[in-house]
Amino acid sequence: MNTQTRYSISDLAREFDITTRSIRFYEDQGLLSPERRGQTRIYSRQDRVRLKLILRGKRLGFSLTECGELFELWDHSNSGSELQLRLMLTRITEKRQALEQQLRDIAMMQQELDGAEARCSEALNALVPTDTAAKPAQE
Amino acid sequence: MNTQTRYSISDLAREFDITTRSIRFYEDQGLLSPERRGQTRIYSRQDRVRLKLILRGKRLGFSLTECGELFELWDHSNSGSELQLRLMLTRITEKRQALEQQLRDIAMMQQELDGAEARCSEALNALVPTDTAAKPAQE
DNA sequence: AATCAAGTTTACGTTAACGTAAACATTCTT
DNA sequence: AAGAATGTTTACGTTAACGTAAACTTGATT
Repeated sequence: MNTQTRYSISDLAREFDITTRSIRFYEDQGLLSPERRGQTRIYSRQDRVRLKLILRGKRLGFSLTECGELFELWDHSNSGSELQLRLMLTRITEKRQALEQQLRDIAMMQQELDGAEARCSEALNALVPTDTAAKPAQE
Repeated sequence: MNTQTRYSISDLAREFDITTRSIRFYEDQGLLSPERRGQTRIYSRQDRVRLKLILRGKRLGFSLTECGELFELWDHSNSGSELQLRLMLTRITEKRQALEQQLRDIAMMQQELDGAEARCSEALNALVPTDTAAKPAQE
């Protein structure tokens, strides 16, 4: 079925369109720790989730180290001393602020793309009067 | 006043909290081309805007090459042949899709941070019954 | 038995984005 | 005039995130 429980390294590589080299590298950096059957790696559903989170982090421009920090937040968010917990809340807030900055950045970049697209379409309409240009709908 | 029109390299370095090395490197990569007074670089307001755009791109995880591609979109969005213009519209759409993917990624990561924060706060409340924990407002 | 596919370790190579240092020019200040 | 501050070019060094290749193991297949 669709709910598999164990994956080989090339299973994951295929699914996420990355190389096995990358997956082993992530393990080397401490972001994954699959079981071993003999010398062969066996990945659980949890490992798969971790990998998905890594790739999501990368799409947001996070370094592997930062991804690891997020995992720490996730993993130890229900244990540790009071001081540790308070420290984690602080870091969660920091990460959230970074994400909010990214939201602002995306909004501004979208506006710039809007502008560029408008100028592009206009230039096209000037070149090709037969309205072949890419305008959404009605005039 | 606040509306300066020329900047030295260290002006910009200070303002954006980067090194002069970085600024020269961006120029080396073709992302900036300030005037020269003798051998000294002089940056205009436009140059300053470009620099701001570079840093925004970097915060979104874009490479300098990708930033340069965005500048091309911006700069040539009102010129070029029909084919060129159509190609640019395509690439604008691609960039927009990447941004939308990032929006989705941010939303999911925010949810995970919410969860981690909730668990953290809960663990804290269990440790410190005197409600010193970080809960927003009323019980 | 031999070959083949998939996995493994080890290690050197590569690219992007700067850091760092040396050696020099220019301008301002003392 | 002699520093000191700010700028410049040139060039080698560094880190992250893999790519690539070699040499080997293991299980399945012919």
